[in-house]
Amino acid sequence: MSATIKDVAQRAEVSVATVSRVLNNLPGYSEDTKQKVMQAIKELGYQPNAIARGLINKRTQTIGVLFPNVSSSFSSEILHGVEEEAHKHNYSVIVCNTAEDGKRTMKYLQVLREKQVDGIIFSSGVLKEDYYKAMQTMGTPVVLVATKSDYDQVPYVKVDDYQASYDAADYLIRQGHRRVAMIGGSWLDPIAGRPRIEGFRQALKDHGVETRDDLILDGGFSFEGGVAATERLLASVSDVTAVFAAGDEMAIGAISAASRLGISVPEQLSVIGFDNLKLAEMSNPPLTTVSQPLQEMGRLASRKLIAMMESGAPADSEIVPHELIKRRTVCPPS
Amino acid sequence: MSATIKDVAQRAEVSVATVSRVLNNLPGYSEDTKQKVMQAIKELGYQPNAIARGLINKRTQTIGVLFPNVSSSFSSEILHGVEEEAHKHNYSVIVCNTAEDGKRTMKYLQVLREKQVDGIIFSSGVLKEDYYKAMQTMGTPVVLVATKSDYDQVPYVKVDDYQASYDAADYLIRQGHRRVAMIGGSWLDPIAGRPRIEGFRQALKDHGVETRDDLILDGGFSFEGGVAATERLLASVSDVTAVFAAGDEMAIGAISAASRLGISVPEQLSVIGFDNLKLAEMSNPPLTTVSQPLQEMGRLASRKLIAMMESGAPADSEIVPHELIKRRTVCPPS
DNA sequence: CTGAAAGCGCTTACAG
DNA sequence: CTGAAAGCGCTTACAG
Repeated sequence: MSATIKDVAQRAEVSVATVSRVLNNLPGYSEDTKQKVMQAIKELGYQPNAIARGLINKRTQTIGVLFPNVSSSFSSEILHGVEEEAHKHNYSVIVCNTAEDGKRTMKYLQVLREKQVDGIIFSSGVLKEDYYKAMQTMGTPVVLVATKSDYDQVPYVKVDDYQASYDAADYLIRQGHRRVAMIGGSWLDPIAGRPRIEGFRQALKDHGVETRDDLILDGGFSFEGGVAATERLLASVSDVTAVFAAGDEMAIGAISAASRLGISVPEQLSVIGFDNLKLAEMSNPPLTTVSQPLQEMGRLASRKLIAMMESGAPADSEIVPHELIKRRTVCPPS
Repeated sequence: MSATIKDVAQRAEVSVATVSRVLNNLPGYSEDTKQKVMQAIKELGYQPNAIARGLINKRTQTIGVLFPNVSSSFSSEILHGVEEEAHKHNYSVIVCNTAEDGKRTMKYLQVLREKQVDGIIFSSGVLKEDYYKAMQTMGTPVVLVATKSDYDQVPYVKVDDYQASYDAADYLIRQGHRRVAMIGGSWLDPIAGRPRIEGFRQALKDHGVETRDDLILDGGFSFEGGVAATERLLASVSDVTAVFAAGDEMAIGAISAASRLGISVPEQLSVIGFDNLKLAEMSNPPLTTVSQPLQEMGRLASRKLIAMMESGAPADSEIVPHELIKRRTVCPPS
């Protein structure tokens, strides 16, 4: 097997304590012995065993990240940011795909505990009480990303969903649209569902535009859902000139559905999305959307978590700015 | 802090050895003491420390996965499969974003070694000699996914790139196209570059279709590259009726470029992609493409790696089947 | 400046 | 069936 600290101590003719000291840049040895030790390390190709180190330090230099779906563009952008920042600070990241249901989350929380991770980033929708309790008993710092919770001990980093949604609707109305629909999430979803619907409604209200319940559909945040909702919408309401989809995939679905129905975007129907995933710019035509800085949010969450882990102090939540990205799917109604 | 095995031993009035036995389902205790131990575990909310366990077992139940870009659809699909299978077998996965250059890879290999991972999945393009050597000295099992190497000790799971490419071109020609272009990778890329170009060429040849070097462009596997290559192509050659893009993002780029030039897909230009990423079905029109079962490849790689780790035996490489997915971007030339 | 020793939380022969 | 002890590869007082 690989060389251990004992082997280098032997070879350098010093004690393991001394080797440990030079390894950790602690004071307490002559330049001479340092050289001997370095030499031995090099000759043996010695690498410290982080496991042994972790056992004694009670720090593993690893964090766990929970996602409902690792392969979604949304999650993987966040993951990218998380990983990047973690790596910069010498932390590794364990990815956990919680799937939709909760069981998997609890299971994962347990393995993260057994593996003694130093911190957790949670992006899996709602932070249920069970999860929160488990995290409490673990005593591990947690930060939420793209979500928030009722527990204000746990900091989050997210966009202002209400305002972002308001801005999207506001933009549509300022372009002249008066009959605008929304394809969103569930009213029961306290993060990406309700707040966005409320922001949408408020914008219409502030502009004196009629808001109708049949103009707000649930697209379940999927492409297929966006397609289906758009078909339903276009079948029942004839004078819609614009739709706000509270997720880019749903927006792309809306464009597909429209195009299949021979309705041209944006000439006959304006579409605005939400997220600004990579696919938004690849869309045909390129999708106008409200951007969430996903990668940056991941980075921020990582940084915040690391600060908590290293200082032991609680951290503040952070609302990151969203931005309207104007591309080619919105124009004034004809 | 959390309870340790000592705490439960005390509470159950047995030795830690006994607790360890029931924890690991080893034989050697009465039903009675088992109950006492279980009870104590429950009361204390005890969870074993995987770090301590790993130190002694020399197994951490974690694997490392290296990707050049975690947030690409391509990588995240693979990651999803890897994670799923790993989790099923009680392994955790550490993600490593190697970025384009090699330095990051070596750095990561080092941390994976220090963290004593049980195995490595490598998806970062070419397995350079440095990487291979480092892996050798680690003595850790490795499997390659969506790539291969000259070292035949290290198994891979991938598609037959040559044949997949051949099939794409063959399909185009059978549809009646006689002037077909390819937007691929670099000839110097031994995995996704050259073999696909060769497969393409051979298909044309076998059908007696003229192959011209100016009809084979490098799109660098990006959307932008696909756009640019298509613009170059369409500016210089007027009679192309079909293009094979060796990556879906490039294919989508081709569609965008064509649409911007007022060329309709597929009526005036057929486009076929490669990969079958999620965005292929979201494309407008939906993209015809050659599918690589990315998630399944991830799962297979994971399974193969776990088999190697647990048996100590080498594993065989595996070529997984590709499939032509016919959607709406290819039709006979008019 | 340096080393012997205890200890992190476990597992595993060994002995009874 | 059960426990005392050694040991995994480190770090960290403590003593000199």
